[in-house]
Amino acid sequence: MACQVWEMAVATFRLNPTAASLLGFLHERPLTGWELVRVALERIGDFWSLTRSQVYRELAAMEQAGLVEAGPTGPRQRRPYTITAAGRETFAAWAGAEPGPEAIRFPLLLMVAFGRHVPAERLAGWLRNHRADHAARLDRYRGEIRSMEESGAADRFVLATLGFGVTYEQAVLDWFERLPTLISSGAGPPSSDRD
Amino acid sequence: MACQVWEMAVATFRLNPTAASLLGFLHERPLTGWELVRVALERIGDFWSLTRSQVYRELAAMEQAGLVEAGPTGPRQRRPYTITAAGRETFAAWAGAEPGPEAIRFPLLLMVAFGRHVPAERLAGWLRNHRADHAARLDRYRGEIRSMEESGAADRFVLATLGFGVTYEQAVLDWFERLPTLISSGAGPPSSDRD
DNA sequence: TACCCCATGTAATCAGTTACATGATTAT
DNA sequence: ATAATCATGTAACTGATTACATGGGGTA
Repeated sequence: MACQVWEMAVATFRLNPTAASLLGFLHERPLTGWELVRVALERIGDFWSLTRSQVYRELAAMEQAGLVEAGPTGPRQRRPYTITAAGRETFAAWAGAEPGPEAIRFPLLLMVAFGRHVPAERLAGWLRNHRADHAARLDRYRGEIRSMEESGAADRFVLATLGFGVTYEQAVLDWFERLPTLISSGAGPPSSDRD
Repeated sequence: MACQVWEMAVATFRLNPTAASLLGFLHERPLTGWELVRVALERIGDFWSLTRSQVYRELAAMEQAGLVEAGPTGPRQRRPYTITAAGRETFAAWAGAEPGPEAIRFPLLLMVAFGRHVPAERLAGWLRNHRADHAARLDRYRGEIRSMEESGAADRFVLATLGFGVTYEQAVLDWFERLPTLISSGAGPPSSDRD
């Protein structure tokens, strides 16, 4: 009978990548919502944003669907969630489907695209700030890779994603370097703007 | 009196980047919702996704707020929207605020991060597909740059965003090349998975 | 022991996607 | 003249962000 119930759930519940990630982490051990947020930000936060609210909502929905089970309520009504057999099944199904294309939303590029409406010095200032941010992230990725390699606890898949981070940040920094040239040397209409 | 009205609107209306882009395009000439979708996909679609529904909703909201005005209804109730003085004001305010950090959502990276739950050949197959997609995009960007440079009509700001596209795609392809090495050579726990 | 700060969760709002409806145009 | 197709817009749903509420543990 239980079997019947969760087989239905497996068929019915449409797992989004955020929820799937939560199930992924719950494979390792039971976690509360708060802990899941922390783990997720640390392990996938660099290329998959999520927030507390999402986590709690997905957990509630998945509990409803029988993919996870809540343990006894502790202080501040924190509840540890455990993945169920149905949850593992659903996660496996998700991990079997080809992932979709990536989405980038880059407000700074939007500004560049509308650059004719932005004074050049202002754009340059933003560029400096963003440059510093990206350089810091590059450093952080490298540090994480190093410390993972030093401790034996390196998961090579996680290392691979950090490797993407390094490559990406290098590319961004490289483009930042070239941007002043790109926008001042090209042909085209004048950049000044009168609103 | 009209002045009073739109000054209030300027103060009140919180412009998101999508709506701001629409105002940006309307600086050039009046456009209908449909045309705006086409222009936006072409000019910023590569780093700022948007859909018809969003466009129509933002247009309606901005009309409400007095940032745009709808012209006479044509066939299929298409209405050309014109930017108002309040709209220009609001856009200028938006263009004066520092853009936020970018957001990337890359489902394939999520899969890599949970790679221990995914059979290696399956991952390799997805990688091939994605590789082809990114190579195609790289080609497209290069083609667009070339044709923009050949025709004199090159806006150097748009060229700069295409330049980012090229850099980004190269970085992704580069990482794809290295990925098999990254995930097979590293230290760490075995990759096999039994659910 | 009273206060403050942080942990934890919930609710309200906003943005983005998918699915639907319908009126012109074009081709046969 | 009819059917097929595409242009255009709307509505319903899902996902994401922001703002709010509250309870505990530590420190003056």
